[in-house]
Amino acid sequence: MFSRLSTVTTDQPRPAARRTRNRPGEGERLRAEIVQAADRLLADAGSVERLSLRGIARAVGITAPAIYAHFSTKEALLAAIVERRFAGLADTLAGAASSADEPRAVVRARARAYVRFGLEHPGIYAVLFGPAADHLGLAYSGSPGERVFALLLDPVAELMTPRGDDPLARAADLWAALHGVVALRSTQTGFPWGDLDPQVDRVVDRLLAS
Amino acid sequence: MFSRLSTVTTDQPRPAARRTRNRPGEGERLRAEIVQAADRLLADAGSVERLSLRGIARAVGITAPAIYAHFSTKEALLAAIVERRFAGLADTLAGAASSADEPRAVVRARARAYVRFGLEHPGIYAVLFGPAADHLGLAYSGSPGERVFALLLDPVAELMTPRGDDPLARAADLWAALHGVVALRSTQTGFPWGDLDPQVDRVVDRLLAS
DNA sequence: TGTACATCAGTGAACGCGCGTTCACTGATGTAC
DNA sequence: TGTACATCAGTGAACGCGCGTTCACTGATGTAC
Repeated sequence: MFSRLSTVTTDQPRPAARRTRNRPGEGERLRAEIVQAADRLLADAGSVERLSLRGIARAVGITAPAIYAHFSTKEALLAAIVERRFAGLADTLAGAASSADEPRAVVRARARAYVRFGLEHPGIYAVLFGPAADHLGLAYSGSPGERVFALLLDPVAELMTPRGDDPLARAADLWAALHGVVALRSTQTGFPWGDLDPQVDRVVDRLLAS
Repeated sequence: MFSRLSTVTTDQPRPAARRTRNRPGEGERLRAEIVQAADRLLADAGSVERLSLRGIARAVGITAPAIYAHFSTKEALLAAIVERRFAGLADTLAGAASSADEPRAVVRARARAYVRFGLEHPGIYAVLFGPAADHLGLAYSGSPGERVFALLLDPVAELMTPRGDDPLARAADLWAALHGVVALRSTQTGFPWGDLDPQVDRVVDRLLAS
C-alpha cells in the first residue's frame, strides 16, 4: 500500500504542474486552462499538426478524455483558440493607430503591427491565415478574419476612393504582400531579408501609390 | 491451393495498375515510377502531411518496403521530388521571357509564370516554399531555390542598379508579394480576389516603381 | 454536530487507425556449365 | 539443348509509435436530514 502510493507519487510523469481537482460547480475553470495551454503550445511549437489533445492534456496536468467535457472535438477546441486570437489581433491592429491619424499613417502602423504579430506567433498566425484555416471553415466570408481585413481596407478606401482607384483590389494586394512577408520570412530563414520595418514601409508605400 | 491462389488474385486491393515485376538489372525503373507517383500524389492531394510511403506504394502497385531499395528515408524521396520540381520551375521561369525583352517585361512575365505555377500545383508549391521546405533543409542558402530567386533578381537588378536602388531588397519585396498572392489565394478561397494577371501586374509595376 | 447520499470533475483502460521502418523470405530471371 | 545455380526485385508479417475518441468507473465534495 505505502510502497504503491509512493511509487505513483514519485513516478510523476511529464506534467509540469501539480493540479488540484476543481470543486463541484467549478468545472468551467478547466475549460479556460485547456484553451490557455493549447494556445501556448500552438504559439510555441509552431504548427497545428504538432498540437495534440494528449499533449495539451499533459501540459494542463489532466488526462486527454477530460477535455471532452468542454470540447466535443479537437476542431472545436481549435476554433475557440482561433476566435480568441482573431479578436486579439483585431484589437491590436485597431490600437496600432489612433483614428485621428491620416489614412496612410494608419495603414503603415497597422501593416507593421500585422507583420510583427505574424512573425512573433508563427504557429498562431498559421492557424489564422495558413492552409489550416481552410478546413477549419475560417475562410474570409463572414468570419472574424473579415474584421481584421476591414481594418486594412477602411483606411485604404479613404485613400483610394477620392482618386477613383479600386480600394478592394488595392487592399487585397497589400494583404497578400504582408502575408508573403510573414510567410517567407518565417520559412526562408537563410535569406538575407534585412530589417523588417523598412521592408513593410516600402511595400505599403509603393502598393498604395497611384 | 487453387482456391487460395484465386482468392489472392481476385482479392486485388486498391492499386490501380497491374504491375509486372521488373527483370533483374532493371530495378532502377521502379525508382522513377516511385518519384512520379509521389509527385502526382503531392500535386493532387495538396500537402506533405497527407503524403505517405504506404500511399505511394499503393499508387505504384508495390508494397511500402520496396521503396527502401531506392530511398533510404521518406525525406530522401521528398528531396528527389523537390529537386526535380525546382529545376522544372527554373526552366519555366527562364522560358517565360526571351532574354531580348526589356527587364520590366521579363519580370512581369516571370512573375505571372511563378504565380501560375504556385496556384496550379499548390501541394508542390508548398513543399518548395512552404513551412515544409524548412525542415527539409531547402532554405535559400545554396539550394536550387536560389536559382529560382536569381531569375527574379537579375532583371530587377538591371532596373534598379542604374537608379541607385537596392536590387536585393526590391527583389525580396517582390518575391514576398508574389508568394503572398499564391498562398492567400490558395487558402482564402472565399475572398473576392478578382482576376489573377491584373493583380500580379499591379504588384510588379508598383513594387518596381522608383 | 454527524451521517447518508447525490453530484460531477476527472481517471484509466481500451478501441482502431495509419504511419515509417525492419526483417527474414520467395520466386522469377538470366547465366554458367 | 538442358539443368543447377546465383542474383536480386519485391513480398508479407511484424515492430512500436502517437493519435482522436469511447466507455465504464472512482472518489472527493457539498448538501439534506
